Amino acid sequence: MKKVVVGLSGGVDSSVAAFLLKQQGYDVIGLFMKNWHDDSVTISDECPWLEDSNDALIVAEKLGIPFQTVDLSAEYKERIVDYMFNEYEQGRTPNPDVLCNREIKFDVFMKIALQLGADYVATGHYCRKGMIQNENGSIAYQLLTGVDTNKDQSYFLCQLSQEQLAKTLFPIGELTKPEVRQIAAANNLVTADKKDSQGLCFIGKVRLPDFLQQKLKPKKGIIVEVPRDARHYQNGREAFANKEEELVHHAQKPIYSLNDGLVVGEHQGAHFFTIGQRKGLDVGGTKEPLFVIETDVDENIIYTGQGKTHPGLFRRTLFVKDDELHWVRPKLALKIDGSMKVMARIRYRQPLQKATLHKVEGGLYVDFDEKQSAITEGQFVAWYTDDELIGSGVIS
RNA sequence: GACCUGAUAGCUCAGUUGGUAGAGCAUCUCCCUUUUAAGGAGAGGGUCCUGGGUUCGAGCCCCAGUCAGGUCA
Repeated sequence: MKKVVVGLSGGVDSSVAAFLLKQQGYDVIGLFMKNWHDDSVTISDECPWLEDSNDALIVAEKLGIPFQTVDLSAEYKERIVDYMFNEYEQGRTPNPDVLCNREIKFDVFMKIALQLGADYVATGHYCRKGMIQNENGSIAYQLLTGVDTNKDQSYFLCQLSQEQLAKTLFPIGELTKPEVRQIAAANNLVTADKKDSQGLCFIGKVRLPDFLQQKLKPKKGIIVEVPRDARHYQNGREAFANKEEELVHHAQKPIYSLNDGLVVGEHQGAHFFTIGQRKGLDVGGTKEPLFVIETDVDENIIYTGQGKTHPGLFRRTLFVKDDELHWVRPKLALKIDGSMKVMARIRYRQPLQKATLHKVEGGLYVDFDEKQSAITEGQFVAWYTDDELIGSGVIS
C-alpha cells in the first residue's frame, strides 16, 4: 500500500483530498504546517492558524488517519518573508505563494514527508498531474490545469520541478469547487462550509504596506502624473534589422524623469506601491482614476497615468533572465534562437493570452499578441500549451 | 490704484427663470481572489468665503469686506 502525506490546511480542499486518497486505498497521513504565528500583522479577526489546525485535526480524526503538526516558520521566514521584504525594497513585486510552493510545501515539507516514509505528498490544489513516456522509456510528468477553470491553481505551482512533480498527487484536480464542497458535506467533514482562504498562504489577509513597514521604513516622496501624449509613447518604430532588435524594442520600459509630468501628490514610500495599482495614491481631482505606471525606488518617485487605458500601462513584450527561467518540462526547453507559440498569463486567474516565446542568449522573451496591462517586475509569467503548464519565469 | 473673473464635499468642478445642493476623482466598507494588483457593489462626507440687505424663501439678486487669479495704468 502506497503511503501519502497530505498537507492538511484546515480548509475544504485538502480535507477532501485526504478523504479521496483514503477512499482510493492509500495509507494516508495528515500533516499540518504551521508557518506563521505573528497575528499582529493580519487583518483577520481571530488567531487563524489555531482554528485551522484544529479543523485539520477534526478532519483527520473523522477519516481515521494519523495527524501531526510541523512548525516550518523558521524556514518560511527565511525563504519567503525575507525574500518578500528584499524584493519590495528593490521595487519589485514578489509572488510569495509561488515561492511558498516551490520552497516550503514541495521542498521542506516534502522532505519531511519522505522521511516519514511517504511515497507521495498530496495537496488540495486545483490542478492535475499527467504522465507521458519519453522515447528512452523514462517518464515525464506534466503539470495540468484543474478541471475547474474558475479555480485552476496551476499558476501557483509554475515553479515545480520534475522531481517534485514525480512525488506529488493532486486528488481534487478533476473536481470543481462545488463538487468538492458537496463531497465534504456528504461525508460530514467540518470544513465543508468553511470560507475559502485568501491572502498570503499561511499569513492570511494583510495590508501590504502595514506588513512591509515591519521592515521597510516610510519615506516621503512625490507622485507624478504623466500625460497620455508624453514623448515616451510617440516612437512608433516599424522597421527592425532582426527579430531580436524588435523584441528588445517592444520589451523596453519607458524611462521616466521628473519633468515628464506634473507633481500631483505625495506618498510614503515608492516601494509600497506596484504597477497597475489604483488605490492608496490618495490623489483626487482627476477625471479618471490614476494608476501607477512606474515606481522609481532610487529616486523615490511614483509615476502615474490617468485612466485604465493610459499607454504607460501597456507593454507587448517581457523578458525573463536565464537564472530566473524555469521549465516544468525540461524536454520542451527552447534552445537559443528557438521560438514557440504558447498561451501565457502574468497573474493568477488572468485569462490565458496568446504569446510567442523567443529564446535568446541570456534569457527568454515572451511576446504577446495583445499588449498587456501592468506587466510587473518580480511577478511570474507562466506559459501553457493546451492544458499543460510547461514553464515559467520571473518578469524582469 | 482701477477694473474683470472666481470663491460650493478632501481634490477638480456642475448647479436650470431665487424654493435649504450634485458629478467625477479621493476615502471607507463589503464582494471577488490562496501573490501584488485589477474589477464589482455600497457608504460616509458640505456654516455653498465672511458680514449685512431684498424676499414668505438666497448657493443663485443687491451692498461691503477678505482671499486667489487675470487685465489695464
